[in-house]
Amino acid sequence: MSSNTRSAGAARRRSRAPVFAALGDEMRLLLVAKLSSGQPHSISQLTKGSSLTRQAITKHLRVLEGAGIVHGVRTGRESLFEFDPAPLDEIKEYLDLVSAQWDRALARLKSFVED
Amino acid sequence: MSSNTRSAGAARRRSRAPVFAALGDEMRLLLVAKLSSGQPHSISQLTKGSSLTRQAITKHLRVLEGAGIVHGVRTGRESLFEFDPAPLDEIKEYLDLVSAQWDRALARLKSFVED
DNA sequence: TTATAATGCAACCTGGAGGTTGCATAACGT
DNA sequence: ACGTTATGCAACCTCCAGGTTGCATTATAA
Repeated sequence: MSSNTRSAGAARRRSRAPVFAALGDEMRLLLVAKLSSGQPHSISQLTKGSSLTRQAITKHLRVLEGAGIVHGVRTGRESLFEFDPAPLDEIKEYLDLVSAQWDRALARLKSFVED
Repeated sequence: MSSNTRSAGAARRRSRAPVFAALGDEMRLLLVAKLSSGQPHSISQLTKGSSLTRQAITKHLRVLEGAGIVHGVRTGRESLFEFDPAPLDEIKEYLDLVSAQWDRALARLKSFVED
């Protein structure tokens, strides 16, 4: 099951800046790393080992959730957060577009020089 | 010339959060879009059509430059900014790692359920 | 049923991001 | 030589991101 399978395909034209912004923080990247490794984690679990407060972690999780990168469900007395891959696939797709554009530009430049 | 050719390969282990952060702004994404289309642009050119001030644009360019996404060279009385693809390739690579990790997790879950 | 664990909510603090304005300076075109 | 263009620098302003602490609330374990 490669990332193609998940079809970031539809290419929603909403802006991707919020997703990038959500990933623009070391701690949040750490959280993403933990959650993308499989099992959902509770806030307490995610807080353990971190130097930050539980509330700080909570806020980071809300930011990630706001960007759609993660979602949490209240289960009993704890709320479990799970990774959601779609937004990351979308920005990867976006980065590919930028790359492609740049490569085409270079190709044009090259053929012009060779002319 | 695909993005592989540019070898994000070396995979410097410095954190990618700053790069994501630099892309976490609509205006900066716009600048990246313009610059990745080929020709270097001067600050004035980039300011034209924008509702922001020249200094605001300048600050955004400095942020992008700080993340290595762009670099500017003073040429005569103007400083030309040009796109630099390496950082974007690096974070793309990073996103692939996260995706792969997630996919493996799902695969394990699946085989466990089928067991 | 009682103590404890896991969160939610809200008020508060601080630093830096994102913008603006004003002034100084270097390069160009004529 | 002069007016104009393209920038750089710096001071200043406002607002929000990131963190903390304190208190209330809901599940659980014993």
